[in-house]
Amino acid sequence: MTKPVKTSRPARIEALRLENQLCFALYATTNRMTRLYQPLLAELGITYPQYLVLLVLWEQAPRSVGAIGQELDLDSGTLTPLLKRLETAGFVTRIRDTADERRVIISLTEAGAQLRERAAEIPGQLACRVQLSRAEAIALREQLKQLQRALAMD
Amino acid sequence: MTKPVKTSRPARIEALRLENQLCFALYATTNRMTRLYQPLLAELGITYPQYLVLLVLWEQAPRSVGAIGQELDLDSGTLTPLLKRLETAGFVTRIRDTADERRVIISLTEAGAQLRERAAEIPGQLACRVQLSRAEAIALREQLKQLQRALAMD
DNA sequence: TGCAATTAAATTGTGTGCAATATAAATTTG
DNA sequence: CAAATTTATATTGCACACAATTTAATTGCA
Repeated sequence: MTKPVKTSRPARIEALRLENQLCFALYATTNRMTRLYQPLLAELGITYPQYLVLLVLWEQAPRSVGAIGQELDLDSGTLTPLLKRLETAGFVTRIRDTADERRVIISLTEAGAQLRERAAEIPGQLACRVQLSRAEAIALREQLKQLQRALAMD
Repeated sequence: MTKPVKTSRPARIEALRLENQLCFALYATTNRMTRLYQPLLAELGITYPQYLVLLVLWEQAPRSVGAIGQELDLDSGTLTPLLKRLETAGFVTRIRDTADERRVIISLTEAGAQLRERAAEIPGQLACRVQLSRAEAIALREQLKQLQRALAMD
């Protein structure tokens, strides 16, 4: 935690201007990005957060609900109903761990695994819309990760 | 729109890795930022999207629902119920425009205007958590705005 | 061993986001 | 000037996010 910075009243009012808010830039850009994904993911029958869960599972499955939540920084209040919808859609299974009955293990079904091939086309389709060079996009992504770490709760 | 880039299958699979996704970096960082705001805004009795609406109104009020939506990139499906909650909380009024009965004009109440003074402390409190220099924060913000514009629907 | 503390997931309740649709008022046009 | 079109907001329905709480299982420790 850095030392608190004393600011004048005009400076504090200036900081409240929408265009000066880093947080609003994040918020609005994320909303737009998600809206852009929506029609592409709708063809696969999933939403953006469901896509994120599948990205995690395509890298490694099966995984517990908690392990998925750790990767995505989401809690069971968000994940439990989302995973039930993915189960209903036939992309994952939810089975309680016999070794530790508190855990629920999420696995990919055949359909869930196969969806990966179709999803592989999506990043390229979106890259066209991002008017950044590959290097710029990577730099931005790494800055965001750094900010995300700085915002970690402790 | 830039030209489509042909990619190999391994490259497409690599692009699906969570850690390579700019979009997930945006998503996760925004969620964290909002969580960080939450306890500060709760003291004022508002949520983060409600805070954004008030930021817009503190710069200029009264404004129509549509004008607020244009600033925040939100539609009436999001704003109408949110504004009703701000009205119930006593921070704004919602009055149909007599000159154009389609429009609803949102104004600040005395309580809504006064909330600005207390809110003015918030950006400084959050700046402490963001481990970026002022220049870095501004650079990141401007890159995000550029990306946001690139993602504009047409 | 026995029980308090911890952990994992589910549940409850509130507030967004947004697509799709509905409603009503204003504007355009033939 | 009346019908078709457009515009502004509201409504409906669905899927998140997340705080707070609950439930059940495991771990720690006296």
